[in-house]
Amino acid sequence: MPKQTFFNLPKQKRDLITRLALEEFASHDYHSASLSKIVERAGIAKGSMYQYFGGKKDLYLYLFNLVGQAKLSYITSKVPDPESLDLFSYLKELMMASAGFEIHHPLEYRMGMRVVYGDSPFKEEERQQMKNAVVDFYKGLLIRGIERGELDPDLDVDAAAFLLSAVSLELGSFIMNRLDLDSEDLQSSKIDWEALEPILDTVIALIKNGIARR
Amino acid sequence: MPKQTFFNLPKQKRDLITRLALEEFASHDYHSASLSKIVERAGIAKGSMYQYFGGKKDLYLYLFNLVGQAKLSYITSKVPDPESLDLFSYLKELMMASAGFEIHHPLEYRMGMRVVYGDSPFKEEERQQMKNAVVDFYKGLLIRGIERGELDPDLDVDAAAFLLSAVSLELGSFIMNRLDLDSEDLQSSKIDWEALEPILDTVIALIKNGIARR
DNA sequence: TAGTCATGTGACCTAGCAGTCATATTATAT
DNA sequence: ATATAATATGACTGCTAGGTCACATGACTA
Repeated sequence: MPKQTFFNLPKQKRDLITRLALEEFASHDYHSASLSKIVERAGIAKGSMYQYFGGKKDLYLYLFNLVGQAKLSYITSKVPDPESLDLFSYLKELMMASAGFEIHHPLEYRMGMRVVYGDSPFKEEERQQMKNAVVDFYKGLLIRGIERGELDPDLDVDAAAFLLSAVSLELGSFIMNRLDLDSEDLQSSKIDWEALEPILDTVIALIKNGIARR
Repeated sequence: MPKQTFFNLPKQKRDLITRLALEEFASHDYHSASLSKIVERAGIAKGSMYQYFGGKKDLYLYLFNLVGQAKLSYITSKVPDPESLDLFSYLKELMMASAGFEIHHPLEYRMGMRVVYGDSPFKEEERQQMKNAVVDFYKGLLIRGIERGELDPDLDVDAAAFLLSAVSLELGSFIMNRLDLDSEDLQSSKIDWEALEPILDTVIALIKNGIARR
């Protein structure tokens, strides 16, 4: 947790530091990210940073929580109540929102990917737990789908949940490929929401019905 | 490329250095991996390493090529001719071999994952090209599947190829989950080939037929 | 105005890194 | 045995990093 001093800062300064730190941790692994670079860019003294945060790990965890909250609130604001939709429509909305987050919050997205994939102060075990949390979330969805009679009760829920989490993890790069963008373009965030829908329709249809000839 | 001096080394010593370097680069990102640690473990002087390799990047690229070759030769030795099988059987064999590689060559596998996901001396662009190579490979398979009448000609090949590459990227962690293993267990490589088959059957069936009720 | 507490500062510390090089050792050839 | 070339060595350089601290500056109270 940051120290009180950090929260006493004028919002503008706080936000600047947060943004620059996020940029650094979005662009480099935990070990490679540099506090010295951050303070230099922010135009503040190294010592000041240690008035705000306990250290590198403290800053990292603060950003990690920020990213988690940002994603959660973005998703919940975009995705309707799961009870009001059939499973696959809900999945589509969910993944669209997820893709939207990647596009409209590229820094947060890139840092999130590094938490899962790159070096981080988290132990391998904790990292695995995060991935499992995603898989478990999808498992819950699928189980409810079965209970509501939308899915075959004999469906291998674990395998299907794995499939969904694998797709959602890589979805971002597929969308960027298909819209012919790279990470740089994300900043300008002039990607329209409508372009996402047909892509998600296609992907969800594949997950739903498979690749094989019907 | 390593220098001639490296290849003049007695095989035993060469292999030791290679193995220790691979362990280091499998356990840490490019920036965090340490030549000093490698030479210390190998019991040789720092200067010797620079008699063998031009520098850190040279060593890294050497290992990268080794991993690529190891994977390629492993896969081609296990997977039969694509013409002799229907598409989904071939996919199954391919992914089984891929999983087998992960299990029997864990160091090479882990380093490979870091090349794609972690920091590396490759530019973002080159990294993307590697991922694309995988997607393109699957695209080729799918197109041939269509030509042979195994797949619907209206299939969205790009999306399907993305699905396959997403699954194959994450397959390793799913298998480890399902067999209740972690990275450590891989070393002991007493995982039997037979255990893989039912898992792959399940996954391929999902890809083939989808999640939905039929 | 004097005093107190919160905040800001950057020189400084220790540690680890990649990479260098003069020198020592070993192997090979004559 | 001698000369020559190949290989091995580790102290050393230069750099960057995270983290510390005595001190400076500002703000608020009495």
